[in-house]
Order: sequence, then structure tokens, then C-alpha cells
Amino acid sequence: MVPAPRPTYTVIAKAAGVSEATVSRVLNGDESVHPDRAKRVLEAVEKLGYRKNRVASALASGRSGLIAVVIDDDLSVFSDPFWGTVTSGVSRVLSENGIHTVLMVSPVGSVDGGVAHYLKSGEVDGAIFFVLHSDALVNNLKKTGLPMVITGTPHSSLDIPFVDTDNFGGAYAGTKHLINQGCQKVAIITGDIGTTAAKQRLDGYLQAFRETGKVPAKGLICEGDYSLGSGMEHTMNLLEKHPDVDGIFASNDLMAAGAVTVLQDMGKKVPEDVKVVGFDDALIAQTTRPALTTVRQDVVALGEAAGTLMIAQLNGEDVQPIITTTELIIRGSA
Amino acid sequence: MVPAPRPTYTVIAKAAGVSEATVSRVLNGDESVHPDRAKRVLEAVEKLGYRKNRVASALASGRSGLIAVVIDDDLSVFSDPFWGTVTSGVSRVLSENGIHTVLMVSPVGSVDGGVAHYLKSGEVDGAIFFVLHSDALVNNLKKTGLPMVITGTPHSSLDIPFVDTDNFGGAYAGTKHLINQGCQKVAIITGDIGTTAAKQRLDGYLQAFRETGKVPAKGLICEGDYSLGSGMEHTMNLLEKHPDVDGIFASNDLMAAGAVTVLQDMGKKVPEDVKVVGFDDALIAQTTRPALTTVRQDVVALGEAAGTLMIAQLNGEDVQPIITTTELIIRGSA
DNA sequence: ACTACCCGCGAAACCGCTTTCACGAATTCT
DNA sequence: AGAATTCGTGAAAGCGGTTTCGCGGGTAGT
Repeated sequence: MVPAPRPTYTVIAKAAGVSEATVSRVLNGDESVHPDRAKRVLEAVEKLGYRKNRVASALASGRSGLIAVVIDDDLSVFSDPFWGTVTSGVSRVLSENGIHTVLMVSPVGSVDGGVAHYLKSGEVDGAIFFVLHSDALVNNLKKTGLPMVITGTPHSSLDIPFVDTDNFGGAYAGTKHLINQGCQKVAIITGDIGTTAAKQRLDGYLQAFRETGKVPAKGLICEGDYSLGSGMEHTMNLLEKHPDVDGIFASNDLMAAGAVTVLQDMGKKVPEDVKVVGFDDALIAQTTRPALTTVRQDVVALGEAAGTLMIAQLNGEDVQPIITTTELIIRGSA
Repeated sequence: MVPAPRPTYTVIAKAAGVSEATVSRVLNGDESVHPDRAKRVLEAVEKLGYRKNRVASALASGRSGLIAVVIDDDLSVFSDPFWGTVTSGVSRVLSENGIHTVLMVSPVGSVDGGVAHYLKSGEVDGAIFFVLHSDALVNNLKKTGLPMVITGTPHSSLDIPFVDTDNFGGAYAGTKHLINQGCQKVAIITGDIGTTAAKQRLDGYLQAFRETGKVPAKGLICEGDYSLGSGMEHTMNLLEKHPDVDGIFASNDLMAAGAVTVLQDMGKKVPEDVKVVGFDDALIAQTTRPALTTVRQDVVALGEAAGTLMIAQLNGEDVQPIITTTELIIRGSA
């Protein structure tokens, strides 16, 4: 069956007794049309069930109503619920503004790969990047004037709007909590230190530490990589070289979970002997025993912030980076 | 800075000394153009770095090169890595075929909500549905002739192509494994029984049970809902009413993880006292202690299958549902 | 050799909406 | 009151491809 033929401006214009130009003006919110005629148009639209053809509209106006969400293709993406969650936040905000989200899961490395071409081709009105491994493409694209938003703090200080979790503040709060609970010797297991988030979390930890007047012993800073395994390994090492460690701040819940299991395997009680704080408030934080005390980041909010920033740019507004707040969730591990 | 003006057919045609119509033919693979002229066109395209304007192309041809991925907006989506993974599989396959994925995260219930309108508006060439709670919309859309693919077995037997995991076979294998390991009393915690997947998994469990010649006691079938909490609750109940349960098949890993923690809290050893098998092979299966024995479903493959089915339909081929296989992953819990 | 086809190709219409331009009417200024 | 603006509106020219239609030349049929 052929789809029902949709009415066009021609039909609406005729029905409302105005010109097509006027129909266009009304439908695009041009204030200058006389209210009476505008009303007639709106009625005709309503009656005929008219819906604007976005493709034609895009061709004529040069605005596609599409925003690309670019995810650097990487195996980690496939198992991490993080980006899916962020994307749904983005998608919700954009669609509330009549804009659709086109998804590109693809290696982003090259400055003139497929993604780059697509973005330069003007088929999308803007791009939101996730999981950036390098700033090269973004930097290159900046010249084209394409509105962009980056999730996560960029490596270099491009003046491109970004959204990020308050990594510093969260880590600070988490570490502070350990100290307040009476921990004397607090270690940190960092994330992949190549990421800005991991660095910021380390800084937060250091800051909390500094405020105690002490200097963190070198051996207490363990460079992990966000994986379960690295959480386990570093805890093992820690226990060996600093048996008196009584607090561990892990840069994500996965490593915190690893720390907890190792601690328990080695006969330490959590939280009695060693307290552990994680980061993310991922699902796993609730399934470990004891459940993890952790720094919650609001991932949906992050996505929504990215969407909001994009909309603002499309409206020609000036935008500032958005840092979303974190919240310390106290459970059993600290 | 203004984006570099892109060449159009006019320019290419002039450069190649042919008409615009011929350029179009060459670029759309029309065989009827003389090789020499085609070559001239291709050279001009290459030399000028021409890239077709997809929007204009879409308007003229009625084909947008866009496929919608529709996700019923539901809180569960936000914490479940499942859909994100499927989507990336879809996206990869489609983009290999020059088609982009537009994401719609939105309540799908109504037959004439925003999503329905969008899909009917002809702005996408097809739609792939996830997490369908009802067949109403799809059924309605069928009339429009829009190519569709459903992930997950539909409730009613629409003749719309779908892809699904072999839920029955997977559950059968998981349950069988428990029995083979010597379990005498195997319970199941089902998923939300409103979903076809949960029903199929239950059937697989029943089948394995039946083959032992026994009939599962009523109390051994617990109706869960895929959530961590329901896994915990049902395990608690089970332990109370059937303290001799020695095997639990959970319809997903989250509930299996819940079961394991409760069992351990109640002083049962896993797998010595009670064996547990999950479903999915999600990340969490590796982080529980002991790690979960589980039925792995290849989620990426599922997405790719959905993409493949869509492409086939766009090419006018006949398509059959695709059922992807599962694999029993044996770890510590059973 | 003459008519009937077939084939490759260009001219031009068209897809449905946006936007510029200019015109007549209404308003304001001198 | 006449000139200068301002304002709402329609006609028409695109936006950049796709596709139909028909022409002219070459091949085939009789």
C-alpha cells in the first residue's frame, strides 16, 4: 500500500486562502503575519493534518534539524552502559526541541575519515562528541564553524563548549569522607591517567589530602586504568607494601569492587579494617557486599546538559561549559 | 568562517563535458552510460572532491538514507547496557551501507504520538524497534509499507521480520547444565513475564526439566522482573519455602547476582550449596564472586542482524527472522 | 533500401519548502 | 496635503539532486 499522500504548502495555502509564502511564515513563527490569516493557516494545517516535510525544509533552508552524536568506536564502548545513558539524555533534550539525533559509531581518529567528511558536508547542524581520544578532529572542525559540544573535559583548552562531571569535587568529597571516618592512610587507585577525568579525580584526592596537612606517600598513589583487574592488582600491591592502609579511594566502582574482593580475600574486613569509596554509582556498587559507598555522577544529566548546550549554540547564544554535580552515596563500604 | 562551498552537479557536469542527468546516472550506478563518459565524470568528481548532498538527493528521490532506531522510553533503558550495544551493532552495519541511524528515545505507546507521526512522514526509509511493549504501533505502521525490523520476538505473529536471541535454547542449556552438575532441585527466577524473552526462557527451563522426567514444583517458578531487587527477593523466599533448593536459573545476570549475594548473606556457599546460572553474560557476571556461569547472548550480533535484515528489505529482498545463538559460559557459580 | 527498434543522452520538469524582492496600502513626518 | 517610511503579502527564484520524456543515430528486420 502506498503511503497516504501528504498535503503540501500548495494545498494549505489554497485552503487558507493565502500564499505559500505566508504559510511558510506562519509555520516558522514569523511574527509579521496578521493574526487572522495566521489563524486561518493554522486551522487549515490542523484540519488537513499537515506535517512539514523536513527534508524539503532542510534543502531550502540549509538546516537539517539533525545533530550527530559521534562515538569513537572502541571496544570499551560495547560493554559500558555509560554512553548509552548519556545518549538517551541527549536525545531527549534534542527531540524536545524538534531536532533528531543521528548516531555515528565509528573510529574518529582521522581528520579526513568518513565521519569528518560527513560532518563537514553540512548534513547535520552540529555534533556532540563522546569519548574523545584526541582533539585533532574537533580542532580541525572548529574552522568550519560547525556547532560542537564535547562530553568530558578536552585535553587541550580549545574554546569549544563541553560538559563534564565535577570529577575534582567528587573525588575530593569521597576522599574527605574517608578521612572524616577516621582513616589515617588513604590510598587512591586512579583511572587511566591519559583521560582528563582520571587526572581531575586524582587532583581532588590530593586536595583533600593536602588539607589534612599531610603529604600523601608516593606509594599510596596507584595508577590504574578503570578495569576490574587493575583495581585488584593495585590493592594487592598496596596491602603488601603498606599493610597499614585503612582507606582506598578508587576512581570508579569497578576498581572499587576489585579492591573490596581482594581485601576480603586477604582477610581484611570492609569497612572495619579498610574503608573503600568508589566513583560513578554504577549498578555494581549495589551488588558488591558490602555495597559500595561511592560518588554518584548523574549520567543522564550529563547527556541533557550536552543537549542543552547544543540547542543554545544553535540559537546563537553564548555558552559556557557545564559541570554537573556529584553526590556522595554512603553505603556499607565506608 | 564559512564552510567551503561544495561543488554541485552543475560544476561536475561542466567539468566532465556532460549533462547533469548523466552525472546523476553515473553516481547512481546506472549502467547505461558509456564507460568513457562515466570515467570522465568520475574523474571530475574525484578532482573536485565532490560529495553528493544527501538532503537534496533525499528530496528528489524520496529516499532519505536514514533508518530510525526506536527505543521505547522506559527507565530500565537508562541502566541497561543492552540497548546501547545493540544500537552500535545496528549503526555499524547500516553505515557500511551508506545509511545513517537516527535515534528516537521516546514513549512509543500511542499509535499517533510523535514517533508514529515521524515514522509516517517518510523522513526515514525504515524503522528498527527495540523493547516493544506492545505491537500496536508496528501493526499500524505495517499498512504504510514502511520497512521495519523488530528486535525481540513480537507478541503476536505479525509477519514483520524480527531478530532475537535463542532464548529457549539458551535457557535450556543453562538449566541442563545445573542438572548435569547434580542439582536435584532447580528453581527459576523469570524475567518480566510480559516480555516474550522471559516466556521463552521459562519454556527452555521447563523443557530441560521435563527431560529429567520430573515436574517442577510450583514454588520453584518465581516470577521476577529482571531487576536486581527481584532476584534478591525471590531468592529469599525460595530459601524460606524450599531450603533444599540447590540450583537457581535466573533469567538475567542482574537477578543472578542478586541471588548470589542473598545466598551468601544467608550463609549458603555458591556453588557448593547452591549453584546459580544467569543469562546475558553482562559485565556484572564477571564482577560477582564467584563469577557467574551464564548464558551469553551476542548482543552486537543481534544488532548487526537487525541491520542486515533492514538492508535486505530496502533492497527488496525477502527476509526471514534471524535467531542468534547463545553460548554457555562456565565460571564459578555453577 | 525502407521502416521499426533500441540505445545513450540532454533538456526540462519536479521534489516541497524558504527567502528575496517588490508592490500596494497604511502610517508617519514635514 | 504630499512625501517618506513602514508593514504585510504574494510572486517567483532558488536549494541540489532525480527522473521522465523524447530526440538523433545506429542496428535490425523484411
